Amino acid sequence: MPDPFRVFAIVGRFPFYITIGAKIEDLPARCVFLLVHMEYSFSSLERKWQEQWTAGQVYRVNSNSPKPKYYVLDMFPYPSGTGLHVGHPLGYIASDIFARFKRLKGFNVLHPMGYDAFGLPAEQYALDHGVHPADSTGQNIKNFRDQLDRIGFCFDWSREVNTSEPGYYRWTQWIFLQLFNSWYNRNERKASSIQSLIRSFETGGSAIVSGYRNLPAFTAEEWKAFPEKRQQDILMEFRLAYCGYGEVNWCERLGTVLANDEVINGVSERGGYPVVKKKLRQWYLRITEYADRLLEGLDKVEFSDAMKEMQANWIGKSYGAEIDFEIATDQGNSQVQRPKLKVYTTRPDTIFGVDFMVIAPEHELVSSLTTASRRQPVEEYIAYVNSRSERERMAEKKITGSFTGSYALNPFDGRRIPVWVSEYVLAGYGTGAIMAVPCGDERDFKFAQHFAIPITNIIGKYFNGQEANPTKEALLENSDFLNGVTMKEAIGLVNDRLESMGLGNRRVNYKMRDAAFSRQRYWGEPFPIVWKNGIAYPLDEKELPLLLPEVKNYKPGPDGEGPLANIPEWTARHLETSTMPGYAGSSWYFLRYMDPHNTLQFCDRKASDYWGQVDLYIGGTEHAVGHLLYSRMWTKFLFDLDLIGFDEPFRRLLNQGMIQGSSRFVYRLSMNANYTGPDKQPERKLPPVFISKVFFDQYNDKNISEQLLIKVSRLIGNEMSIWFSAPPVPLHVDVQLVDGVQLNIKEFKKWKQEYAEALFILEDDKYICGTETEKMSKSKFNTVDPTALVEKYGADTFRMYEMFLGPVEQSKPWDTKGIEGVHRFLRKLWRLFYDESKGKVWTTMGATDAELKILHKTIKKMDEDTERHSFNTAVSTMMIAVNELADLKCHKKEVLEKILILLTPYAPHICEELWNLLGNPFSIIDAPYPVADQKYLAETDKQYPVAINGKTRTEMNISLDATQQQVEALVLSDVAVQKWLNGKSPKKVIYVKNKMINIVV
RNA sequence: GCCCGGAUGGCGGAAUUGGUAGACGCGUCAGACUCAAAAUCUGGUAUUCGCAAGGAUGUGCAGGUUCGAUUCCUGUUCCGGGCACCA
Repeated sequence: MPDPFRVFAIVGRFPFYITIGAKIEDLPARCVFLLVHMEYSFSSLERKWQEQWTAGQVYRVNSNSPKPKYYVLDMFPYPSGTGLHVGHPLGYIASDIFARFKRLKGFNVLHPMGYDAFGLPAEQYALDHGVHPADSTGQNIKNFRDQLDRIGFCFDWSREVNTSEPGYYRWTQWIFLQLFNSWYNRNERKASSIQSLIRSFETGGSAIVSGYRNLPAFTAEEWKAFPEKRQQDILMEFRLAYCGYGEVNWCERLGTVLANDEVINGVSERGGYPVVKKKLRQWYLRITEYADRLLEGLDKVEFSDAMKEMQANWIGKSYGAEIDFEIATDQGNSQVQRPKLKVYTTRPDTIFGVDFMVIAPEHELVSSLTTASRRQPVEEYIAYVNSRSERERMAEKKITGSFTGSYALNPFDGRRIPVWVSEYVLAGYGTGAIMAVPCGDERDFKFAQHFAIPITNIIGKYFNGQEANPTKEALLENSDFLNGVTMKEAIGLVNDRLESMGLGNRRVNYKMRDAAFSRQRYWGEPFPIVWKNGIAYPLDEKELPLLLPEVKNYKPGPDGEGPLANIPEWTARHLETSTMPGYAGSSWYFLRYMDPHNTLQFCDRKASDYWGQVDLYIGGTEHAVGHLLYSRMWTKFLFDLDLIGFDEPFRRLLNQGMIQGSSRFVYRLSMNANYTGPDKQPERKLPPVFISKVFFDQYNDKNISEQLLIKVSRLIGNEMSIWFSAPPVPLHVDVQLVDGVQLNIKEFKKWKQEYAEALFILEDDKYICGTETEKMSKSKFNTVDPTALVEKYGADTFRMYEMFLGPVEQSKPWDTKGIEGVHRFLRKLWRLFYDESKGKVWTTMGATDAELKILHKTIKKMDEDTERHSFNTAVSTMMIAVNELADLKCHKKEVLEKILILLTPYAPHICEELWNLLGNPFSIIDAPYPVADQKYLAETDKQYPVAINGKTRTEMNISLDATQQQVEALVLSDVAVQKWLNGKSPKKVIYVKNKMINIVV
């Protein structure tokens, strides 16, 4: 040993020495201190590297690089007051791994993070506590950031965005103005400036938009002669952000509009006050104009099939017909002129099977179609429907409805068809009225059955009288001119005839409605709109940002207006008093990251051209239809205006699953007691008594409950007479107080003051808790704090464990139990480099073929698994590699160094540390990703499973280049095979190269 | 109600294109080291019959296609997510 001590590294103020081959006893006292540092001390090394990465701006990127770009984005979080739980970082860890992976592979990676900071919870908190939402949001953001930082993400924080900051929402308002000042030109299939529409009106009248909406036609001269209000009203019918009227959940007592979420069983979640439907002036985005392009765009992106299907279903494009039904005028009140009833149907072929009509309760003809004798029941029914939320209406299994008293006439044969009103028909879809064909539609069938409406069978044997059959294959019967025609063909025939007779026309319909874009709330972007004489005027771009003003209270304004209506200075300027919804800021934030500090534009074209689409977007499926559709629409709109160069924002989407909480329950007895002694007292309060799970499960067994009563009496004392007043109550208990299912009684007593004197009835001397898997939530005490885990095991362990839990896409319950295994793995990895007693063990010796084989096998698998987002199997691949290298006692730098690069996306801190200790002068994130060498992967033979009739019976080692004949000969001569053949000759030998061999007898 | 997912040992999960079901980890059992503990290491661990060799069963349930099905098809049960003002 030339030099017993060698300076190895200097970290902080202390030189680190490494001893080679020395025994502990022989070392000077100082080395005891040194040896401690041969351990994997994750907390200090993680802190050290996080500081160095920040100080060195290692993750800062810019837009001029010769490398190819890659954009990895997380759905940014709403900074809620409850902080992070282990479910939040799942997607961030996945994206972080992928961002680091791509960087190692030579890409210039944009990986930013920010906050979706406007939203209802902050406003509710303000309402309850009087804290300004900006303050509480700021505090929440700080907490989020602190927690995120400990996990060691490679976000470029210099690009952070916050949707509630004026510097950001100025551009949200700016884009709104562009939407307001645009219309959708269907001929060109793109958005154009509203000025171009005005010019068309001025030169050619309404010709350019004929058939767009039910607008009366006008000439150029008429247009010019219209008063301004009339002109503006017409333009409003075309603007992509427009004002209209829509129904909202209105709570009179709270004086506010409520989200569907806030309405439970027809009353407000807060306070339980009645909620009714109310028409209010609302802003909308005309997303329906983009329906077709949103549908077509799905072919150009890599979303999961399920996701595409959900979006397509939401858009809900269908081909059908609108049919006008005349109303019979012999009801006694025939003086009322009844317009025709227009229905939308996708099945015009079933026109002769129409047994009744149903109109939505909100349909404009409800009142005029209701005859005098039916007025009262119909009005009662409408009142009932109004008391129910849309959610309830949709989830309702009960069949409800009311006959209006009117009859419609079948356009072909004049048959009288009763017209009903029912909540299962929604006003917003189609025409709000349907023709019901009970033999072909399940809901119509149930309705007919419930109200005993006779059913016409037009599909013969296809209808069994028990349930509807939506087939299109049947030959029509009872169908006049369609008899004997298949339903498929009949659709076209009926449409032709309807159109030629002027009774209806073909029609493409969308389930999707325009997006409501205003909220009667405070904590959102103000609209840059001024109202004068009922006309909405946009603010000039120079006046942006229109700052959200301070308010004294966050209570709603008068007449259902938002809190801004309470500010005299605001209303004096006639500014719009509602604000934009949560999704406004999140519809374009991915663009702002590209150029976050630009004060002249929302995003410089050069920056958006360089970064382009988000290459990988990670987030939960809960945003499947909302956020993803809105941001796709905004992107298409900005593309139409030539402000960006791509019309789909997200090239590839990865949906992370939800991490559920594993709740624990204790069971509290409900009981009362009396003194039985001389000084009899009435009912007395008792200490809480909890029973272990087994007693709760068997509580209904009389013997058990009697036994329980005896046990409780013993616990409490004999001078009491005790009885159970109700069954025991399961209560959520903090999962931190439970080890597996066993309650830590000591800690439990400390948890809440009321439990300090608690008594327990145990099984096997233990208190066993009940379990349930449910959403992770503070109120269920089943949240797990990532920070505590990071402190205990380190960020690298935490990151890897979250990935190891299962496929990212899959929902799964959290269980901290297995985290030790991942931590052991990292320590085992460390020991390949440094041994606690021997110190440095890594060497620069050349690697053997066996070692290189492990390395290259691992390189191949890690590359593939990471690329296909199979992070859980990647972690196990690393475990296998380290296990195998440890078995071979491989401590060779040549091999280990590459292993570190493979692992660094997953466990960046330990890899950076070991990489550094190996003597590399630069960060491991700038190392080249290793390439698998085929030389070490090629196999010459394989251990084949040999099956007889599909059941594996033996294994044989056969060369990979063996031919079918060779394999047959080899296999059939095998002893084990012959035993199973039992003298019979095989029919066929199936040999699938590199897979298996199957002998069919 | 409608739309989209999911279901595999005691537990989380693996099986990438229809080809050896249970990789990897947890837990657990046995052993080594230790005065002891921790840490570490070695081995076993789907169920069932059997001393063993070996056999049978087995991927929510019921069928089907196939030489072969966790994987494809039909039906069904249960669980999770979404359903337009939560984000």
